[in-house]
Amino acid sequence: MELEQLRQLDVIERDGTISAAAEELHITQPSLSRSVRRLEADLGQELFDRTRNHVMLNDIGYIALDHARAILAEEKKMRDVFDELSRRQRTLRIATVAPAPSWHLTSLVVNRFPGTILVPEIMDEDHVRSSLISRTADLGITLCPLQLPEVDSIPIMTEDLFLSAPVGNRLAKRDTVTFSDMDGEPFLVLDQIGFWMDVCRRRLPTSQIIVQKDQTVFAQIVASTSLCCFTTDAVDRASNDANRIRVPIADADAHATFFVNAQRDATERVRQIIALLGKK
Amino acid sequence: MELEQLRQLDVIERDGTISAAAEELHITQPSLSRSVRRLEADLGQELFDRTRNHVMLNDIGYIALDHARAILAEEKKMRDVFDELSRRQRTLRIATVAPAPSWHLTSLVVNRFPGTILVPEIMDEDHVRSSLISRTADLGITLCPLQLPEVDSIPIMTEDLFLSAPVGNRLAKRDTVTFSDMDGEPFLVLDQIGFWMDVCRRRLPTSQIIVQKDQTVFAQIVASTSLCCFTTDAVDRASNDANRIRVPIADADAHATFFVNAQRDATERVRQIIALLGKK
DNA sequence: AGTAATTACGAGGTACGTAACAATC
DNA sequence: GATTGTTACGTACCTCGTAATTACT
Repeated sequence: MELEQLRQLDVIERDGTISAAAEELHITQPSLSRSVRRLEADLGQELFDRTRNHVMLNDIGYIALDHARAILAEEKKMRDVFDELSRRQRTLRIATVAPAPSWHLTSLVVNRFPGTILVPEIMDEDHVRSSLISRTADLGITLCPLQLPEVDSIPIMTEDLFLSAPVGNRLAKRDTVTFSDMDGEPFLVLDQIGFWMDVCRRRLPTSQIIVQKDQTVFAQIVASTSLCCFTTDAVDRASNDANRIRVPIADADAHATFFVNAQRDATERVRQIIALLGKK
Repeated sequence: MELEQLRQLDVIERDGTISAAAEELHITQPSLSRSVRRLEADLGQELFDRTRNHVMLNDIGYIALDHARAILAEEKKMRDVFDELSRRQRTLRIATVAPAPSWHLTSLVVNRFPGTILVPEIMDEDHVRSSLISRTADLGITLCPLQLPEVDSIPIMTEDLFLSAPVGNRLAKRDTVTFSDMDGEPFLVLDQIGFWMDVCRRRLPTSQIIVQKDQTVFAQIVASTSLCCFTTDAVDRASNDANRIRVPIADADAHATFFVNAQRDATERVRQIIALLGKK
């Protein structure tokens, strides 16, 4: 008795005829007919009432069908578990306080583990911590080591914030600026920039912050208006715009160092990534 | 994924090595090794930690094993049900008030349905009735039609009781006898003769009834003692003994007519037997 | 006529066993 | 050296698809 035969039994019952079932199963009618005969021979019981031109499950056939479906249900459970395992094996869930480190990780991991799919999620540090603990995330990226037992932390990159000002702007001529200098100036800011948004709101309390979700739209607005915005050394998106000047920001909290955190008993693959980062 | 592979996984875990499992499964070691690799490939996961010279289930392997055993348990349920069905198909359970009709049926059924195993059980009429109703028996044999709805009754044979008396006995010279004539005489009687035992006890209230369970022992005692016993036209066991005379018994209850009873919605085979008996 | 199931036959693929190999106890 | 697992190779079996047949609607 083979699982395939039970699957066939199931389909035949649902479709009503061997022909239709054969089509659904992508095999020929004679093949399916023979396969059913084999199953019957194996079980030692006829499962169908046969007229010359039609088959119909008999009482014993329905008993067989019930059992077949129970077996197939168990098999599906197993398949589901292993499909999920395979999916997990391909994906690397990253909980991060800012987008830049996940870009950095992506280029690194994709080279080392081809086929891996990174799933970054931007959240505040508390949620990064809990995601890591609950193993909802494989890697957590924060601004300082999480200092949890059984969690390793390694610095991976720094990111510096710059002012991107239109050439005519009052701040565009400066060599450096501070948040105090910029406060009051209206700013266009991308959504989903993590903790940087908190920095902006805290350090530019009187500025009007215009949040734009869509990156393409953001780029268009930046190119066509004289609003100030931010850029970092992790991107060069707005920097190759001739109409804009990139001005370093002097304040300490315009400079971030990111740490990647991982459970010490994580999967082999995660540990390899941590080891790789540690070497650099 | 095939059931056989799951069975192999189960055996490998129990045996500890692929070699031992292969032997138990009656295949070669390389074959089993490859089969395991196929399963792993199919599931997309390694199930074993491999050293050069040994394999051991890993965490995922144990998950697979759990599921495999769940599937195999369901498969076993199905197999058990169908094994039982096949067994039922080969056996014919007969509830009867006397042994002779079951002998009669046996010769009849074995010719018509080769391979059939008859399982006669001797009991009183009430139990025959309830066995038939509860379908613990396929055929019930009684002294008169059961007259139940949905139950067919057909006469199959008669049986006449004879006195078997040693030549020297006072009754041996008679052409016929009655129970009254015989009462007081000690009797040797076989066990498991059904309702005949009731007849003896009722009609020979003052006789000593010696019950012998073993048929061979019974025959020996009959041959070597001068005890009276009974015989019927359904057997010729004691009749070819030159030292004994077979005397007809005149009373009405020394003559039995047996009826075979069967549920009208019984299996095809049972209905065929009923039809066969009806024709005669 | 058209659909549905079974039987006959040839071909291809798959999994088996044998044999050779590698490595550990 | 014995045991255990993997790899290489040739073969045999098994199931598939095609084609022909039968029967029912």
